[in-house]
Amino acid sequence: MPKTASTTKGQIKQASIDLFREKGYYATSISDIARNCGIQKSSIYYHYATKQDILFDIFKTTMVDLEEYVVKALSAAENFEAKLKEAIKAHIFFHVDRQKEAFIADSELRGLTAENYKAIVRMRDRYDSIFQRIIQDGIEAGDFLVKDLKILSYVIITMCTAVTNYFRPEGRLSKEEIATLYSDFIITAMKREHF
Amino acid sequence: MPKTASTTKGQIKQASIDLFREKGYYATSISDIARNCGIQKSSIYYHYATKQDILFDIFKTTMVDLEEYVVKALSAAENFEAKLKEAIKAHIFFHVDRQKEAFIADSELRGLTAENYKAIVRMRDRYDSIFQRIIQDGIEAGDFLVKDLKILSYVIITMCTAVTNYFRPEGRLSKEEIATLYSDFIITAMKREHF
DNA sequence: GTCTATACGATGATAGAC
DNA sequence: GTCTATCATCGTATAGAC
Repeated sequence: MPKTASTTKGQIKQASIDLFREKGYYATSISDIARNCGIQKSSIYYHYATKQDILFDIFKTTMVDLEEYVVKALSAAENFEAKLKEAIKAHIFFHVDRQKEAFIADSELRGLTAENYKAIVRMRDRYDSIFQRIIQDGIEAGDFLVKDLKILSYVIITMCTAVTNYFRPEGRLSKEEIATLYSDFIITAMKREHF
Repeated sequence: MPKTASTTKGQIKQASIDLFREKGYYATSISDIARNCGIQKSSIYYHYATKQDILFDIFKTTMVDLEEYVVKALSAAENFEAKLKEAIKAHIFFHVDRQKEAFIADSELRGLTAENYKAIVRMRDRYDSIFQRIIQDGIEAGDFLVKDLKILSYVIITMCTAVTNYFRPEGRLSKEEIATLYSDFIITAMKREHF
């Protein structure tokens, strides 16, 4: 669920999320955002110094919240398979529950300035390492048979992130069903006994 | 391999591919393209009526060539598993060999006008149906166990398309190795005997 | 904190000479 | 077919009143 947007700054952020998702960061103008908030465009600059700052704010909170959410979901799981299953489920739930922001965080990296880009990539790398660690531990314990850890973790995260592209709350499948579908698919492909 | 760019129009197209890939369609100006071609920006309008026409041209040729390439690769395969393997391999080879265009065709859909968007989505749907048909035939023949055809085909195409995001010709793995990795992963997850 | 007004560069696209 | 010159518009961002 999106954060409450009771403050003007919150409204600006929410309108930006809606518009960046719909048209993209570059195609969205400050005027567009102001119009969607019912304020004048100059008023935005009281809350954010630049349009870039709005984008960076969206990226940062999304990445922080995602990592926190997944780490928490992991904590209860006992073995590597359960951990991977929980991580996949949490990743998908987050990307469905906060679909717009998650979509932006996945697709608008190019809109970031060089410094902001570096900061976000650092956060992404740390997030990815959560998955890599689980898989690595599973390999060492003999549970998983994996040919290339780097590519496999990339594949898993990419395919689970892609739910932001098509998921509809009123759609044929619930997020629970989709999460099960994905984790079954992934774990079937990875488990040692299948080779 | 990219098409030869011996004509001015070809140079404009190639420069646009380079720039759209690098900065995105919106962030690329006509001046940028002209500069990269060593011509004046007004000269571009002799070859293309609008910037949109350049983007649409890139999309069209990429989609046409991709479908042709995959269909040809399929024709020799005998059974469903071999067909799926060939389709995955061909899809990945194309996306690696024509990485820039393929990346654009995957990421710049939002840059298309409404009418152009519809035309390309129609082409994509037809392309996707090639994969869906193979999987469907495999299910009916009892080779594949698949819980959701629509989502599975989407997952397969998405994950294979994502090689455009990270593949480097001088990288650790060859395109052949990556294609094998992906098709092994996918087919392992799908084959009936694993359940 | 929000408004009106404005600066000012860049943009896509056109006109017309050669 | 490519050039120079130009247009109208829109972009981000700022100044200063209230």
